[in-house]
Amino acid sequence: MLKPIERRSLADAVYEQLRDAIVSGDLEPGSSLPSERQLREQLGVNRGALREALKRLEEARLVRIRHGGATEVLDFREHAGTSLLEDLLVAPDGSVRTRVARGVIEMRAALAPDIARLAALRGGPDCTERLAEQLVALREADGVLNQQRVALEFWATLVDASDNLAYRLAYNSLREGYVRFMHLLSPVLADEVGDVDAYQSIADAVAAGESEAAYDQAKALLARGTGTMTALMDAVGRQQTETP
Amino acid sequence: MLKPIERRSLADAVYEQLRDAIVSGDLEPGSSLPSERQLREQLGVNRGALREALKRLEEARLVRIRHGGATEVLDFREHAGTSLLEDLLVAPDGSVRTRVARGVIEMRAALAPDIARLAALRGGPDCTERLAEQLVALREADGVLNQQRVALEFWATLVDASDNLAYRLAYNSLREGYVRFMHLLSPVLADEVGDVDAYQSIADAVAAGESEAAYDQAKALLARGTGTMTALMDAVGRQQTETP
DNA sequence: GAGGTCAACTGGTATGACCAGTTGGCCGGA
DNA sequence: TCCGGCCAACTGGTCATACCAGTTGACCTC
Repeated sequence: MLKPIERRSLADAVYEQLRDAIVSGDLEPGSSLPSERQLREQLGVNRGALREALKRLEEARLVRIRHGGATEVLDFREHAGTSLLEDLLVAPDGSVRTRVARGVIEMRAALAPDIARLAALRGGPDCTERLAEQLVALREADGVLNQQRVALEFWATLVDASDNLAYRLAYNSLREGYVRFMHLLSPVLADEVGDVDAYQSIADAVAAGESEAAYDQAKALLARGTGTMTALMDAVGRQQTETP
Repeated sequence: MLKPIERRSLADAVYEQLRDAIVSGDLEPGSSLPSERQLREQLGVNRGALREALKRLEEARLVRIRHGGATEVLDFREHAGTSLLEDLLVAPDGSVRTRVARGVIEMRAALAPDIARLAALRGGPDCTERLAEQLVALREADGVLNQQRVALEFWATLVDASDNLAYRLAYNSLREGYVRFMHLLSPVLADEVGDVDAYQSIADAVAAGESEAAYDQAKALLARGTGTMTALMDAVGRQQTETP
């Protein structure tokens, strides 16, 4: 099974390097970045590529650029948005930050019940139909990884039915980080995605418009993965007491 | 009361224009953008500024750039992350999109109880202390707007205590859009931020480590704003049936 | 000491050239 | 006819250089 070669433009490489330096604390919040001309030279790239990277850092609220003044490093905990989550999920050395992953799992568990509730209130017949199809696919899926994939689609259907753009965008953000490490979370979520009956219950409640039932069913289902994750973290112990 | 003059670089202006064109559907998903040389000429800017804007669009997952190939417009509903939320909250003409605002209010209500719950489980004495200070400030605050501001800080304390980076980043993202239109939401949230006793109850539960109580109290408090928002949308009716 | 001036920074914009990857049509051989 | 390589004409990526525009702080004047 071959994987597509991932490419990185110079601007991307510069962005990643500066981002990691900021997130790791090597560049302290409140301090100033060297001037673009100096940075350009240190990094060995042209100023245009550097500026593209700086613009992205500004967009992510990791730095604050002022025309005529210095470029200031910001505290990412204070200012950065959800877009940073997928970057923080994996450390520069490639390992997954368990602490961050736990946070994602918890957030997922907090949002999912309300998504199911709203889907029950606002979903139409096309939603019901899609859920039915995906339940069939879920039953037929072989292997935890494929089950995870179908479950992801199942939730996408509910998110769309909830008619809530904030949920849709949050779903996209979480998914972005999730798919990259889906295989690592397989043991954590195997229990959850294997319980097709629970998904069936949610789909039934949504189809019937029973919002509270949908809420409760979703909450019960997600609690499994969350519990497994918490237990796993307790077992592994403290290998992540430092930043971030 | 004077306001600071907001500046826009060329790259920012280009970004906003292209973003609005994509979000509004003028640039259809799947279609290709003109080449950088053509766009540069149409917009009357240099290629560097245009490329900085395109890089940001790519970061926001509104377009997909391929070296040697065309730049493709993506479906923002399918790919964009939470960072787009603050942009979508306000239409190009400056009005607030009620539908999007409702989504934000709902998401807030879904996250807050779990944040309070985790804060109760993981918060330390410094959290308790800060909450006490903020409660004093909340009682002393005059005007709904100031109450909203203090309440925002109150929640920031809880978010930090929850020791969940995903929540912190989501909080930052939501806050970004919220503060810009805080005054418009004053009537919606006046009831909520005025009930200092409810905040007191949450703080007490968190200080005592009673996670379920904190959860319930937060849920009850947030339900007010959510209910008002829903009622408001029903009253105003359908002026937002179209995109997005 | 208050206030204005100015030089030496900073980032912002502009131009033109060339490098690198993609696409599709053309052309020669099987 | 069809397959294959080849090549020209796109596309985005990188580069060097110059100059414009805003900020800062030292200095000078009153």
